[in-house]
Amino acid sequence: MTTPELTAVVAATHDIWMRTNDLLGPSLAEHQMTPATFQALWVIDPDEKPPSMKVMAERLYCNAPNLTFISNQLVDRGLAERAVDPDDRRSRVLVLTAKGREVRAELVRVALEKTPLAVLDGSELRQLMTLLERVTRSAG
Amino acid sequence: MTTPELTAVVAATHDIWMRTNDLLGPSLAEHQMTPATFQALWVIDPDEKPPSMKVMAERLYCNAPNLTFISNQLVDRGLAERAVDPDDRRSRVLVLTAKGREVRAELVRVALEKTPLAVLDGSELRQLMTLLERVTRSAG
DNA sequence: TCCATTGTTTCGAGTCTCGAAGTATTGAGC
DNA sequence: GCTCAATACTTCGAGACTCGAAACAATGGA
Repeated sequence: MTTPELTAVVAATHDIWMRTNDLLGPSLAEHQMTPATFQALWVIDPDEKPPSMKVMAERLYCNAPNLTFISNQLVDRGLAERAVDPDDRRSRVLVLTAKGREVRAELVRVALEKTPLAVLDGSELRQLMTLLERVTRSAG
Repeated sequence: MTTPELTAVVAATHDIWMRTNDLLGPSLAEHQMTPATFQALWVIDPDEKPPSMKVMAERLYCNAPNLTFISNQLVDRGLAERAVDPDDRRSRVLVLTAKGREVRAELVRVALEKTPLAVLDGSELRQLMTLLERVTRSAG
């Protein structure tokens, strides 16, 4: 019976996530960003093919109308632009603008600097990553 | 330079948290609960002294007006009751009702059953807990 | 050509979060 | 014991987030 350990781990995950959000809030506000828009920006890797709405929704575990709303936020702030996917004209992809790439890089930097997880050293991080990857993969 | 590892760990934490929320949604809805109200219920340990609004706000990393809102949700649903703290009559504590204890136990059970973290075995959980405790304590 | 399916958006409603201002109680200093 | 700044909470108003239902556009198979 591993319930107490599991409980503690779930609680700790929640705590770290909420604390991170809290610590990041002021920096996000400086860029007129919110947790939701930052998460959207986070999952658009500027080095990869721009994701469609559908892909973004899967990455953020939200539904289509919500994604439209979040995308509008990014577009309105000049951080991303919609483009029709030439392979399937039903599909719209989100492309980061120059400003979008800039803001993303800056906020990712701040997030990594402020996250409570930053107290761990290289070896601990690798250990943690191994465990978490097992979790995220087994239910990808 | 441990940036890539830290990035992966932060992303995985976010992913696990969002996925947990997503998996839990339907079960919460069955009890007219939402992520926010469940988190509030979660941090009220029925075996400990009822927490004040202030303490709850600290645990949930939210501000006082928000806590009032969430508390109202719990009270309206018959899961908790407000009581004046006799030691400091400015302070209000949240006491779980019988129904509140029931719903809490049930939802905690479901959460532990559905969390992606449940794929880990006892040894892995202890390892993970050690790492996460170091994180949560160092910036308590 | 027809039409069921897929990807996205629009609309309306409800939930969540916050800052500013208001109320009640406390405790320190005189 | 009075005064008053500080503390704990609530109210109010506004904005952000999320979702289901319905509409729209493009696709692809019959």
